Amino acid sequence: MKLVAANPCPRHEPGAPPHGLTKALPQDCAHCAVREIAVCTALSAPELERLSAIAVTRYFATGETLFRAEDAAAMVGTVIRGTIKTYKLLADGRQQIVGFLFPGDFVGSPTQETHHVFAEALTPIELCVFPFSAVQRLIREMPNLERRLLAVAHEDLDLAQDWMLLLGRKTAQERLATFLLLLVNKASIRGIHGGAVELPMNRGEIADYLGLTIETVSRQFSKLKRAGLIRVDDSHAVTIKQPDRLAEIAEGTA
Amino acid sequence: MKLVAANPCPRHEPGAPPHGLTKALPQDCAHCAVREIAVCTALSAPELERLSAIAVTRYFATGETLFRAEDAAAMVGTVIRGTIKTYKLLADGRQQIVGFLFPGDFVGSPTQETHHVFAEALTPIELCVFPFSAVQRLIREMPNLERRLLAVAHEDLDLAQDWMLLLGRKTAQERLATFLLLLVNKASIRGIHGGAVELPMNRGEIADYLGLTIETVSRQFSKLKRAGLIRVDDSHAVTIKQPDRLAEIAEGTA
DNA sequence: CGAACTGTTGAATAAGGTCAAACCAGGTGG
DNA sequence: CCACCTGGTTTGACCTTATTCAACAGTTCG
Repeated sequence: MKLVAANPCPRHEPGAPPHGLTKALPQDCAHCAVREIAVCTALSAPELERLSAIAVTRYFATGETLFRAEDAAAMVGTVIRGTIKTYKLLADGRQQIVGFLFPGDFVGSPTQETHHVFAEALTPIELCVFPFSAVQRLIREMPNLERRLLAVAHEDLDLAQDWMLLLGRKTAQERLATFLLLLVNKASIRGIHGGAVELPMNRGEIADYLGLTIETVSRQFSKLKRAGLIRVDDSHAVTIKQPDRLAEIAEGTA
Repeated sequence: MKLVAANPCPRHEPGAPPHGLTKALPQDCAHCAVREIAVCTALSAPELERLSAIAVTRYFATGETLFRAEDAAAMVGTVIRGTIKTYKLLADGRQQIVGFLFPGDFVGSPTQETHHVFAEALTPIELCVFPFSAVQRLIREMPNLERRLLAVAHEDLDLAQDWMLLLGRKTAQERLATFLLLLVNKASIRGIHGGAVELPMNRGEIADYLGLTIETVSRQFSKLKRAGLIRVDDSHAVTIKQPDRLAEIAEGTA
């Protein structure tokens, strides 16, 4: 079941934006929910103070587009709450999702003048945003921030290359296994452990991430279920019953 | 016909390393062939001076491995001459090439302690190398360099994501068309224009970059040839006869 | 010349895609 | 409360694309 666009953060925002409208308000970095895992970790207390001054929180409703490829880069920021998909399109509508962004993840490129991907909210989103113009200046003045952004960029590059291996060389079965384990990993970074995996995206979005069709994804879910490796709690949650065997499948060692 | 491992750079290296052996010697940045297009562009004259002091030129023979995934990162550097492939492997030997590096391209990650890809020389290589330990320090002391590395990382990320779109969603025909146009593009950055495209890699390596098999790549070459879009001069060179139509195929608009 | 490669082409096969129908849960409204 | 609709999902039957397997052609090199 998909989350409804309820008040996303009662503490910060008693009068929440109704009807999925976007609203901005100043950010309080000291009490940030993703303080420990976002790029801001790299900053000193006074630097964080400065950041607070220019950061604003923005909300996006499920299905809302944050930005489009070719758009002038207007903002960068950090996901506080919710899940975002970033994707590329071909002229005839074929879609490839290039990343799912979870709380703590950085959104947008701090160096490129225009966006190169589309970004869309899969759930109600709380986003900590800096104007693009400010980022250039911040980077110059906060070497810690720049160093962290460089490290994050290389982590993202490595992940993208892992995904090239998946898209170019793995079978449908291996792709789904890899995907489920990636979600487990991503969740554990956010401190969420245990066998249950939340799937904020639907089958079509999983397909567009794995380079498959909806039907093939569904069939592979059924196959893993029949083999007893996972339990499909509902269409948006699975439990990993045999992580080791799933990992073997993911790496082609099964 | 593949280039033989002859003396790769007579001017700098009169007594070239015989039998494909690696040899190191100090670098002269002022006369560097890729000065204009490498990361070093960002540096001031005194900075370049400092860089000269610690950079060394190393040579690799065709087929030689520069580094392996999981290896501790020993070096980063810039390609001066030749072509390198970087790739990921699955346990059973399936290979996905994640990039071809040409003169001016940066090799290795300045932030990661271990390599995440394999790198192998496709032709004799001349490489301008800095010890990994020095890079950390250099970045701290040369903000221009760090800013440029951040920009390069994001360009690479964008390219990787374009390739995810190719691997996940394009047909064999579209993949080969995209690949040929990428080579044209890369060559034009190095100042090489005109319809002729050099292919330093063999069919197997093209296949491993495009997520296809050798046979499919060969068939698609034949098909583009029959359609009059390209001329296959020999197995390592093609001429683009109809760039516009090739671009339409590459983007799925044909 | 013949061996070893690399590349091309053809025929058979399989993995995943397409098309179509059934299923299922959650909401809506009588 | 229940019938009905709706969207996402699952499953089945069939088809297409690219892979696999195999034979053959060009080159290079000993």
